[in-house]
Amino acid sequence: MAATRATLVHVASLAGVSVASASRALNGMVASPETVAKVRAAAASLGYVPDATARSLKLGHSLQLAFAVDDVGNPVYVEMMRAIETVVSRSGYRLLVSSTGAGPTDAVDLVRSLSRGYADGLVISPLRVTSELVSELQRAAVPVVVVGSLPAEVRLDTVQTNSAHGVGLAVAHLIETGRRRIGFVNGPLDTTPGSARQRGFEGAYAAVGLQADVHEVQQVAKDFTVAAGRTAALELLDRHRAGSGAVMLDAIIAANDLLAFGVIHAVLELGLRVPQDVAVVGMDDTELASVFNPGLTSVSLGSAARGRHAAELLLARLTDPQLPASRIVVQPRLVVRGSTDIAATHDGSRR
Amino acid sequence: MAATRATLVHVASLAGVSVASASRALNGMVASPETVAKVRAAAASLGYVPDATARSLKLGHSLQLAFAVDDVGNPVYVEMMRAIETVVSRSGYRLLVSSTGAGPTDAVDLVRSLSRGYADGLVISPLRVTSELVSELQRAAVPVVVVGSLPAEVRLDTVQTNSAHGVGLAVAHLIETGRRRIGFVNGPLDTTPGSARQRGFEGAYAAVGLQADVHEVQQVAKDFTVAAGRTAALELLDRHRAGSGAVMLDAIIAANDLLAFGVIHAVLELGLRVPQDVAVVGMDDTELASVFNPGLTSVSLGSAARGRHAAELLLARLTDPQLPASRIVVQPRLVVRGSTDIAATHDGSRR
DNA sequence: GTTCCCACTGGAAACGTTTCCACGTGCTAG
DNA sequence: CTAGCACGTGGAAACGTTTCCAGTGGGAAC
Repeated sequence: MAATRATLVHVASLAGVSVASASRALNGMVASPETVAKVRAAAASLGYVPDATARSLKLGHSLQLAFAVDDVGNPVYVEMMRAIETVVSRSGYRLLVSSTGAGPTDAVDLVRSLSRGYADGLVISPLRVTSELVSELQRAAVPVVVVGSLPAEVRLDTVQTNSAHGVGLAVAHLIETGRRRIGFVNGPLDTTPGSARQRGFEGAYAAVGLQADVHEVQQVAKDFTVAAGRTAALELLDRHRAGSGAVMLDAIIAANDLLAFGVIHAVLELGLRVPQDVAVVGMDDTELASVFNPGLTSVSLGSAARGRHAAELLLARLTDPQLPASRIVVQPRLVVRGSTDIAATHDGSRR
Repeated sequence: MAATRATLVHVASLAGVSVASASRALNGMVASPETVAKVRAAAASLGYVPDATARSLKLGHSLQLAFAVDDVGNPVYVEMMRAIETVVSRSGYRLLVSSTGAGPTDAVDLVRSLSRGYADGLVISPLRVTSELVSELQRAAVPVVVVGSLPAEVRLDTVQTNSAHGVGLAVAHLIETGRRRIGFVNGPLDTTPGSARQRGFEGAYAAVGLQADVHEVQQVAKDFTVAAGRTAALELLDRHRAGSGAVMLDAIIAANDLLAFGVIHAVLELGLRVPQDVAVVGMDDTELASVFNPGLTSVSLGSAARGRHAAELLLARLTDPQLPASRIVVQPRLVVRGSTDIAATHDGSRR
């Protein structure tokens, strides 16, 4: 029960060598076999463990990486985080997690604070990309990898997904299975995902030659949550009733799995069936999608894969800072389940 | 674009004062108004930001707290983590998260590594509590708060929940709503939650005077996942068929929401209805429970509250290490939804 | 006019490492 | 026999802070 932790000085004096030799012996630098033995023995008997802070100060790096996200609780980010944690810890780094929160300046503050030197790199997945954030990211004190889209001219490592194309997959699938009156519950348009998905929807809508006005079949939810999805869907469905009161939509795409769950709730509340009356497609293919009842057809945007790539990109840049900025694109993939395909209803498998 | 970051020496020399004065001026210690002004100006013009590592080394604390858990991806832990992150960051600490993984020695290694001094405290929520882990926790280099149960004699801060009582609530609710043949899908018995819930189930079963053998109505899943829950439920239901093939259970309690989702899948696959033929109760009341369809009746064990308490306990101990070890118990609470109560089926609210 | 105190300051030590540098040794090559 | 080299070592500087300590000056009290 040492009152205070053993330091290298104690080890050195117990081993009867200088601190320099002790350090070398423990770190496998040049040292005679007997020195190594003596030092090892001394270290073991004192229960010596090198101090991470002192080491960091001297070496100039912290062996820590940060992951920043608006809300750690969101399932998409959880999968991403798990993947990042795996990669990062395998390389001997520790992972700092911070919720930047909704406030637009919080993310900026976080990036600025990186110059305190507590982390060697950052993976960030911002919901809203302001120009202030972008410029702050570019002048960040440590390498940054962005998960999400940035203005084209920005030279930063990014990992993206083609979510516009993802919406296209969803539309194509619905058309293929006979739906013609497709609604869209989107998230806030000032978020990067929100605007990308709107573009995707408009494009897909035009491509398949549907006649209706896009704005008539789109409804914007106030955020990416289940409750907001339900509210938006109720409004959307209400807007599309025929004179008889019959609903005129036969499918709804949601910008997000959480929104999609809300949409399903709304549809069921109105006494309609999923997928027979209204098919529903989500996006992100979170773990919950396969668990839900009915299973949620969802466009996988590869959260785990994106997390893994982001972490690997960051590690690569740390070992070679000269690398040109690279951009990895993870292609979306449609996973069909019961919410669009009655035959798949009781698929209890987890993807 | 400074080639190297500005340090306090630069600030001091630009301001024309000593490093000592510069430090004092910036930290609000005694200093003349004009010194403060000069130093502030110099710091601002150089974009000076104090180095976290050097500060930590000198001050002897890292301003970092760690959160360790078997799998960051599990929804229960996610809510816990979110709560911890909120509390901790509000107090100016950063949060390190680490998945200790299934390996039993990983947690031990992690606790040992705390003596490297990279964190000032730890919140840990181990699935399996070995005696080696306990002794390591007791001799840990920094304060530790355990979320979960420990042997009674261990003097450590803990935040617990009475999950045995939680199972009791579930049983009582089912009895009250007319069910008499209640099955139990548990997680692995060598985990702390698993064994506690088994005791709870046995106690409750005896208390209400049900006649059947407990072991006949219990089925152990191989882990706490949806897939395992489904498999276990299929087996359990199969064991309890009458000669006619009719199922003889009218309710199943699962040790975990994920298991419960699996159970519901199994029940539906067999062509039975939830809750009319078989009622299902989960445990943890994760966000998914309210989202699921039907809404899952679940015993809330207050994950977020436990996380918050754990973080606060840790902060309190950091400010006063002499505090006696305290034990906070969060009482379970039953949240009734559609999976046991047909009237609550279309409750779209989020708790 | 002296003494005391107070507010403020700068030099230097310290936190626990790693690493530069100079200094032995003992050897081999010339 | 000496120059050179390889190897191993210890002293000391360095990383960027904070803080102890000993001063400095000026003003108030006697």
